[in-house]
Amino acid sequence: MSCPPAAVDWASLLLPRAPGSSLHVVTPPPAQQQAAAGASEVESGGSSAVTVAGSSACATAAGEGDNNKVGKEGKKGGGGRGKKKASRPRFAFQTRSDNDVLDDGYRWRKYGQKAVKNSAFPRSYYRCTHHTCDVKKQVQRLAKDTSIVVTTYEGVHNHPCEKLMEALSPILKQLQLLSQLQSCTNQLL
DNA sequence: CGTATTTGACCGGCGC
DNA sequence: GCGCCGGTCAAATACG
Repeated sequence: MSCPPAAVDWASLLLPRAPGSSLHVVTPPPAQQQAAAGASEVESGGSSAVTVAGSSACATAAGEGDNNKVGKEGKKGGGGRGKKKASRPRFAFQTRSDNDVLDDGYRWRKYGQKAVKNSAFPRSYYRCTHHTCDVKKQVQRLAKDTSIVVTTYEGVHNHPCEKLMEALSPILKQLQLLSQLQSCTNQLL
């Protein structure tokens, strides 16, 4: 697509605060968030289930208002074709962005789009284009707040991310320099 | 020309 | 047992 990818500022996601970042981890209002719970409640895939819903109300965001959706969650991800039913770690988070697809450093190929019942907006299904990696993610926009995009990752990448490494290399260099400097300082002291 | 996206159809599980 | 719903496939299409 022609739309410029919105680079995810991972540092801003990891750090407490990120000045000047165009993307923020959504901070939901203190009110109940059942509408958003569809992707917030993530079944433990046997490994880990993380919900990132902002700095404060991550716990309340897990409220599930529609049991139907949870039921579907329970079934294996095989779906249409008999694929691997092994449940994998899943992890969902919400971001506020104009762009549905976040450039997280990996390359994704869209393989489906479906309209879900809870949301007036369609849910998009993506898959990592690496042959050795079948990580999937689904992106859905909240009907309640169209500026919020819920991204659900399924599985973990088993290959390095060039973009991420490229972005991280200067930081790593600085870290190396700092550590060397620190060791030198310690020796002097 | 090669690759990514779109879109309709199909499949399988769960609820009733 | 049937229908609903979500997830995936694959052919067609668009784009660089």
